[in-house]
Amino acid sequence: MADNTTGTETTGTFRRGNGRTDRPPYDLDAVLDVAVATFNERGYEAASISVLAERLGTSKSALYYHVSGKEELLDRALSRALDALEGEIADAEALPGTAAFRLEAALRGAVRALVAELPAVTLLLRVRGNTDVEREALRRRRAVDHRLSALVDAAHAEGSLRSDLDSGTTTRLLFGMINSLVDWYRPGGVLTPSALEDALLSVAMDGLRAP
Amino acid sequence: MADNTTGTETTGTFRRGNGRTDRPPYDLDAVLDVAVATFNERGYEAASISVLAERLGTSKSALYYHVSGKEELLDRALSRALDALEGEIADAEALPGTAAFRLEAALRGAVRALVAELPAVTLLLRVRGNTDVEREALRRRRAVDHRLSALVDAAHAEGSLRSDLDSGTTTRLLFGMINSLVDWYRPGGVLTPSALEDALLSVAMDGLRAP
DNA sequence: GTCTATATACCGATAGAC
DNA sequence: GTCTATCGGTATATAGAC
Repeated sequence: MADNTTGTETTGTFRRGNGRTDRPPYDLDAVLDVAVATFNERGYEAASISVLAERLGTSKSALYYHVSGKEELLDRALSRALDALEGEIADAEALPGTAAFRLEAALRGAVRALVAELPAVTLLLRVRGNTDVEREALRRRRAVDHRLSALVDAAHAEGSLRSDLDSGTTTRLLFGMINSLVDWYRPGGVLTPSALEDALLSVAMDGLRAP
Repeated sequence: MADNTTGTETTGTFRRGNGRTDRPPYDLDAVLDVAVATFNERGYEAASISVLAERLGTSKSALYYHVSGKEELLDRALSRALDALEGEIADAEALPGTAAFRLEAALRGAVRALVAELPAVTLLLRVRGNTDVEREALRRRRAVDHRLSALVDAAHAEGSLRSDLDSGTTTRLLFGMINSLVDWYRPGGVLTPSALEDALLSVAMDGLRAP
């Protein structure tokens, strides 16, 4: 937000201040941030390249010099969200111990990824599958869901979860609760990310009823 | 689905077979069903009037004769969803007994409304607030959320819910779980609507942990 | 009530001067 | 690298014949 790279920046090749020594001479991350925010506010289809350029303080053509098109922005944003989710799941799967322990780690990881990449994950969860880029993202997302579902199954089989509930339904209610975080959770408030993790785990495992 | 009113129907004023003796000589409900389904599949912005007309087996201009425009369809669909939700909440609020009892009734009512008007509620939950129609729908939706939140507060104050959790967070997790039903629940499967109500109430109140 | 034809606007994307 | 101008396409919506 309070960045130094607002607007025009005519330097050709230059090292950005965030540690990355990577290619983009232009601040592609800033472009992506604005794009994702706009896609989330107005919906991907309703967000036009003109508006993106306007918000970036540049012109439509200048933007096209750096980016192949609207779909590339969507692709990069969705990949960012999926990379974060896949990374957290892989970490959880690799843990030793009970399936219940790995499941809890995966739930916490999913919340962490969601909070860390909130705008991108928000976008991901709203994708409908209209284009190839969207369908590929949905494919990766379904793969993530499947891995999470396997963890629930394992915890179920192990006897850590209630046996009177179908594990498919359990999975969906559980991750429905997590996914809905994008609709209301905003970092920076009184509810810290780790307190959010705790509250969610606690509600999911023990329910709301007073003891 | 297996309806008798597919396509052209040149009768001027005629009484439909569903009990309603109301105005529309044309089958406005059928138009609305197709519109909502299309809005949900492709997103409201990406769904064009041309596609709607095509799916209805009519032409763009013919459709415009019966409907003022795309936004009227959105407005009617969102109202249908909101009417259902508001009705169920009002019923629950009017019940005697404990706040926990009214809350449970409201949760069941919300699930019932969501299942009964699944396409319309799906659309409602995806509205972003780009137009006046959308903003008005969001206003009504926030009012519903507020009434549900009041029920949670009352149950909390009464001692029926765990005291170690903030009631605002509780509300959001709870209704996040319910709202996420639109992303996966499909009536007609093995999980009946009333079994869904039971599963959701059970998970929400008692959690997933094996006793 | 439904049709063809069209007005008007904006979309994503590109060409070519600078 | 950014600019102005524009292409081709599609959107909502309407006019007027039938």
